[in-house]
Amino acid sequence: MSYDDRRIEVARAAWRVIVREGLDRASMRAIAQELGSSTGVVTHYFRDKESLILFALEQVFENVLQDMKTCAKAWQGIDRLEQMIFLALPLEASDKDDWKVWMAFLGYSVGRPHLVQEHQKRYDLLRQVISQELAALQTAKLIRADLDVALEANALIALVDGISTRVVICPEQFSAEQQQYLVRRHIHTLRASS
Amino acid sequence: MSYDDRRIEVARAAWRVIVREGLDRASMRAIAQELGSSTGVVTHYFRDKESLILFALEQVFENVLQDMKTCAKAWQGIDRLEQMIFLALPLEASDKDDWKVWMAFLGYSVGRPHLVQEHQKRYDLLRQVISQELAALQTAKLIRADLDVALEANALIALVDGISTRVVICPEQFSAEQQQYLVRRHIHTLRASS
DNA sequence: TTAACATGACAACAGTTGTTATGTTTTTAA
DNA sequence: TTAAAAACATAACAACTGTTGTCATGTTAA
Repeated sequence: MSYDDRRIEVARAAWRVIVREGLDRASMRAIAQELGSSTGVVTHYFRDKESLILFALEQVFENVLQDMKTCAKAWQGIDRLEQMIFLALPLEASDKDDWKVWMAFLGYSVGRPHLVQEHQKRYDLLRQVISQELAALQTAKLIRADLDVALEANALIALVDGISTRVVICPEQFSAEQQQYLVRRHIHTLRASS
Repeated sequence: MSYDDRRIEVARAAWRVIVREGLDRASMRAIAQELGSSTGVVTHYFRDKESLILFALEQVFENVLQDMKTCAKAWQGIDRLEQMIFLALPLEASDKDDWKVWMAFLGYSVGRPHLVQEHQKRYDLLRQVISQELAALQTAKLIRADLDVALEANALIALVDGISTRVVICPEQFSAEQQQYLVRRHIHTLRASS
C-alpha cells in the first residue's frame, strides 16, 4: 500500500471516530485504536492533529466535488443542476455520515478563525461551481436572465445546507422525496417564464 | 442579585467563551476566568458542565422564541410570518453570536445522542410555532390551501438555518438585504394565487 | 449571640490530551 | 547479504480536563 493510500486510511479511521464520538473526542489515541494500530502510525503520517483532521475534511469535500463533476457529464440542462444538488443531499443513511463530519467541523470552527477560513475556501469553491452552472443555464435561456447568479448559487447552497443539517438532527422530518421536492421546487422558480 | 440572575450571569460568561474560543475549549476554568471568579462559583451554580452548557443553549433559544412571540402581537397576515422569520436571521453583527453558539452546539452534538435529542426538542418546538402560523394563514386564504404546513415549516427553518450558517462562515456573501430578499421570495411562492 | 446558610476561593484528584523521543520491526535497494 | 530507510510500537512528557472536598467568608434568622 502506497504512502498516500495509507494516509487516506488513517483519515478514514479519524472520520469514523468523529462520526461515532464527536470531533473533540477524536483523540490521536482513539483514532489509532480505530485504525487497529498505535499512535506512532498516526503521528508518522500526519505532522500534528490539525493537519490530520483538515485532511479528513478535505476528503469529504473532495468526494462530493468529484461526484458532481462526474454527474455533470451525464446530464444536461436544468436536470443537470438538479442532479448535482441532489448529490449533496443526505438522501440515504450513508450520506448522513458525510454531513455529520461536515457539521462537526462547522461547530468546531467557532472560535477558530483559521478553520473558518478553511470553510470559506470550500464554500467559495462550491459557489463557483454552482454559479458556473447557473450562468450556463442563463445563456441557454433556461432560467431567467435577470437572476443574480452568485446570489442564487448562495441560496441553493443555503437550502441544501439547511435541509441537510436538519436531516442529521431530525432524520424523520425529511424523507428523501421531500428533500428532492423542495430543491426541485426552488429550482423551478428560477426557470425562464417563456 | 438573585440566585437565578447569577445563574444567567454564569451562563452568559460561558456564552462569551464559546463564541470567542469554541465550545470544546470552554472549560470550567476559562468560564470562571471570564466571569472574573473562581471555578467554585461555576460549580456552585451548576451541578456539572453539561447542565451549564445546556442552560446556555436554552438561553439563546428562549431569547429568539420570546422575540417571536412579541413580534406576533405587532404584525398580521403574511407580514407577521415574514417578520418572525427575519428575527431569526443574523441581520446584524450582534445576532451572529447567537448563531455561533447554536452552530457550536450542533457540531458538538455529533456523536452525542442525548445532545441530538435536545436539538430535536428545540427544532420540533420551532416547527410547531411556524406550522401554527402557516395554518392560520391557510385558513385566512392568504397562502395556498394545498400546502403541507409541516413540510413548509421545515423548509422555512432549513432556509433560515442554511443562510445563517453561511453568514457565520462567510459574512460578506450575504448582506442583510439579500437574506431578507431570499426569505421574502420563498414566502411569496406560498401565496394563494387568487 | 448563636445557628444556619449562601457564596466563593483553593488545592488536589485521577484521567486525558497532543507531542516528542526512542526504540523495534519490516521493507527496500545496492 | 547487508546497509539504509521506511513503518510502526512504546513510553514518557507536560499541560489541561471535570470534578470533589475543604475551608473561609459573609449574610440572614432564631
